Amino acid sequence: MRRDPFQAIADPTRRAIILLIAVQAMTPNAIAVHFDTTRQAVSKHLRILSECRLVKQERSGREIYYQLNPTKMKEIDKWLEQFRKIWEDRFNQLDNVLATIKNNKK
Amino acid sequence: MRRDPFQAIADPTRRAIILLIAVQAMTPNAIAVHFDTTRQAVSKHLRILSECRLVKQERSGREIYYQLNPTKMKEIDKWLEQFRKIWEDRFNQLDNVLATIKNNKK
DNA sequence: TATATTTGCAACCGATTGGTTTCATAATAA
DNA sequence: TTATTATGAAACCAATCGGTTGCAAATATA
Repeated sequence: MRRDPFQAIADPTRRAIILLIAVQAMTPNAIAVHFDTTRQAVSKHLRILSECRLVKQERSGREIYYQLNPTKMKEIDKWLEQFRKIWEDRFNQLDNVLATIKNNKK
Repeated sequence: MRRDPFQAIADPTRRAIILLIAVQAMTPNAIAVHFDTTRQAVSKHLRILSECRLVKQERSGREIYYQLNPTKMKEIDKWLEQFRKIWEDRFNQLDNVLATIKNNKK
């Protein structure tokens, strides 16, 4: 079973959950009321997010508060980092790569 | 069928393809030799990436060159942007959210 | 104690995914 | 013209996904 942050944020519901608990830690029940789905489905999403270490849990009696793990979110950002140069600095050069290849063949 | 950049980068092979063609535009055959899979499977990935507008195509005779569309990559970055403040500025504050909630209940 | 609440987990289900093989089409080369 | 090459598309398949219902365990409340 593949468990990485990229797969975790692929689902729109999970992205919404991440956004919710980024503001403040919440319990599964509190999260579930924001979605048109069952509490168990939300719990499944939280489990996946936990396995990817994108969220942290903290128990308080029978309630479990889930909150975002910003450090792990940074990993996705790190992957994007390698492209930042392309879309910022070398934007025009990249557009010419194809033309360059075609010219080399002549 | 959901087609968005988040789902597109969820697959590790597609992320590798993106990285490859970010350096220079390539044909499906040229891309496929880098992977332990068939040319057709790579073509399927390229189709998904195309549908998400993450890659651009340019035909040259019977060859089709695929290259990265940096603008669309930026959209993923835009979503991450909202969390950047959290993991940079408010890192310690966020860690205290749970404690705050628990204190409010007293 | 008896009951209600919060939660995770297992079993199941239809849809989607990523892969394969096979085939059709278009462009190049012999 | 006749091969060969490059590519996309279709049909199929096992595995995974996101959802459901039902249940058990632990904590809180009457």
